[in-house]
Amino acid sequence: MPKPDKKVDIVRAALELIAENGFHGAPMALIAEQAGVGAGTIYRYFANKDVMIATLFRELEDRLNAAILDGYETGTPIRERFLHVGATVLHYFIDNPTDFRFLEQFINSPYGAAHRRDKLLGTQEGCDVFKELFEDGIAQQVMKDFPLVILFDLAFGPLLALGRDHILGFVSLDDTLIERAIEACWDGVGR
Amino acid sequence: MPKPDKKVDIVRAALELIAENGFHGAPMALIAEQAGVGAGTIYRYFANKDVMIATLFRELEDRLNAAILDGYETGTPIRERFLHVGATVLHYFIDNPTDFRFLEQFINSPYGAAHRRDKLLGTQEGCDVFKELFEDGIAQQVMKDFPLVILFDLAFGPLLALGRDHILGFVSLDDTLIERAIEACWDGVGR
DNA sequence: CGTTGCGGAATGAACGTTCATTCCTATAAT
DNA sequence: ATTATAGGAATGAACGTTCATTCCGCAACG
Repeated sequence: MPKPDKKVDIVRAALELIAENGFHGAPMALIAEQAGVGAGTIYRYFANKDVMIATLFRELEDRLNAAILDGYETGTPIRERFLHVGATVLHYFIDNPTDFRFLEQFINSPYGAAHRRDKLLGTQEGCDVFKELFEDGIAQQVMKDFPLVILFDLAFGPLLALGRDHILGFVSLDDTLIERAIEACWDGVGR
Repeated sequence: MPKPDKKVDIVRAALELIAENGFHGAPMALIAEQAGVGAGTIYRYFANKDVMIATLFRELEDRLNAAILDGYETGTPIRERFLHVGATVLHYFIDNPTDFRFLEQFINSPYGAAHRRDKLLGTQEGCDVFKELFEDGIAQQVMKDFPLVILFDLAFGPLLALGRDHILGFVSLDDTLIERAIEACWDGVGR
């Protein structure tokens, strides 16, 4: 049983390098160096690079889901729930730019495609929140009657774009701007 | 002076392979094979792979801009112009999935980052249409008073997401669904 | 009209580099 | 002493690019 903190070091190094330089700019040798570890050591903790990346992704996904679930209340009105979740997600992106950039890289990669497929069939815990929210919204006639996927796109398309542009420095989002932007997203999905 | 149709073959092969498999799944040797051309021949037309990809991108960008400009009327009301442009873009994506997937790959890559930077400073012809549209919309008080970048994100974030999900088969967009989705985007940016 | 010579275009095997992965040695723990 | 862990040089596959060679169309010449 290897020392766990080495694994942590490796994962952090991988996260930082991939977020900064993309998958291509993060060879195993560099990851090892930045983690203060031998190249071969990584393979004591992960079968190969793909497994390492998938593990890392799942970890970040869990963190994001936890952030979303934190403070989420089933009882409040749909619109309030939507605004809360939207602002939480956007804040998470802005406060964790490294996480965001890694996630972005991941979903726009061969890895991400397969992952998306799976998500549509089997239900994921974090996803359920949105599914439920949107289904409730349609049922209560406060949201437009679209297929769920479209509602996702209307709501999250802007969020990802906003997160990216803030992190790239194209716009500087403060709290009021975030709030107004999420309200605009609501205007897109609500009726 | 080399025969021009070889260049066309090469560019098409590159477009198809990159759209299908990403940049990694499109080695020069494969591109050459699919183009019915020797590997070295590519380098008679392009200095290197980066130049080839940049050229290809500019070509697709021009095609998309042409599609947008086609049927665009400066005189009509803002909302109508927005709906027209939005529907045109989304239709272009759906009718040209290969183009769309290449563009998607490109903008989510080291290449795309640099390109985005440039776009913000120097004005591009196709971009001007949107800039003008959004600026007019704000001035006439029919759009929310956001920084331009945010309006872009609110409007195009969903478009890209919708195009991707349609092409991946997660949703099947018909004409009425497209129209309604663009109207929803308008609800996001309009007031 | 047939032959020869020429120059740009095309080729693909070969090269050098990069990278993930393996393997063997050294070290620490029990 | 035996085993578990770490290290990093070695390995081999894959890739972009190069270059010596071949191909091809055409003009000059006999």
